[in-house]
Amino acid sequence: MAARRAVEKELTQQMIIDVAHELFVEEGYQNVSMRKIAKSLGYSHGAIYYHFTSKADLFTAMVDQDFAMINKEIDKLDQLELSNKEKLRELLLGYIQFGVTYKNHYEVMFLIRDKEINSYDMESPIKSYQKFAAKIAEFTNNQLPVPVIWSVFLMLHGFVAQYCRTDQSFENIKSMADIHVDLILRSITKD
Amino acid sequence: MAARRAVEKELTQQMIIDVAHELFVEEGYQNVSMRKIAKSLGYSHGAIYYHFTSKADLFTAMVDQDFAMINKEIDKLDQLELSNKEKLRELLLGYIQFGVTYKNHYEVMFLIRDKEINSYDMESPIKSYQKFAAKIAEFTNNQLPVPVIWSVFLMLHGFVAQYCRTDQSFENIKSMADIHVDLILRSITKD
DNA sequence: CCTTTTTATTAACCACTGTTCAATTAAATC
DNA sequence: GATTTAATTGAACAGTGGTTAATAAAAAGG
Repeated sequence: MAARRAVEKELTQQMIIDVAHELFVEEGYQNVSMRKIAKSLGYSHGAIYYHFTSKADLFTAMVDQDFAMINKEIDKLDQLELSNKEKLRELLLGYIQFGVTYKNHYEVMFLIRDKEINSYDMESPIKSYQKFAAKIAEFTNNQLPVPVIWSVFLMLHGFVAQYCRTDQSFENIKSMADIHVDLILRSITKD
Repeated sequence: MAARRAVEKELTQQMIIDVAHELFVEEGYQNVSMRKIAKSLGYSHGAIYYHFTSKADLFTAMVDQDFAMINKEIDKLDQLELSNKEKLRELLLGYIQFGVTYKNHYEVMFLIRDKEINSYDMESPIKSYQKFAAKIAEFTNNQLPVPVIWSVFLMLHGFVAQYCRTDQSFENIKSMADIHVDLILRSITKD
């Protein structure tokens, strides 16, 4: 009494990750069971174990993907024809836009904490941060001390961490984001 | 086949809250069972239900206490003999000190999210924020627009949210906190 | 001392968990 | 068309969860 679907409906790792993503954010790691994910996909829970060896495995695969995504966003800045000052603004505002637009991604990347998962090595987040920090340094002509860059990151993080947990779209909070970024820029640029 | 202890060891609501606090932060709401809390106290899990009607009840009682604590800290500032500028600095640094010193409190107040608990009405956090915002307005002679005050709060929140999840003491990160507060002050004061 | 009240224990209930695995079937290969 | 391989199922295992109810001991009141 088992079965296998038509090829068009075959389960993929990406399908699982996408559904798991939404659920993990809405309900937290511990409140989402493999059965729940499977049900949401319309498959049996056993099927997921064919694609991932464990729940933690699924989670880390998901998060790694998210960090790859943020890295891409940062790299996009190089294509823009702007002054350093403008690029810096884009970077900060872009960070907020990313976090508020992909709330699910941001939440799992920075906000969810779980003992079961903290064995997950911190390589991806650290690499992403370094990329971000290097860009800030570049756009400020390497005038900024390292701790100040870290401080700037934390200011952004505070904003995103808050709005991540609301239903507001980026458009909705754009004006608030502008104020926030202006304040940050004001704090690091000498008039 | 039941038993009862000597009076010196009688269980109190406060004892339960204190132990639950540590556990909730270390392991998250869903990973801490009533049995675990009881075991950590050296009592049976049934005993907790004598003092709290449910797990969620215990949690909200705990959080309400935490907000009362932060309100007290804010009120303390009135006793200080300082200029507004100095008081502002104290307020911002004090916020960080509170968050980093009472990591458990901060975590449950602002960072833990759980469907089971979000029915909890937001009265306490909102009242605390308004107290905080009013003080900022006061210390800046009501020159700051409301959204800027909110922005300042988010900058602080970003810092605390991060260090909340490390083992660093406030003393340890004091210099980083100073940098952060200086940046914030720089952003809201016209030179 | 006896009764009442307060507190604590324990078993029991039922729903749910991650994970494994034999059984099964559809698709792919020959 | 037969065989192999890849994908899926669902039962089973061995827990854990919150909560309740029956029960018993300590403390308080008389």
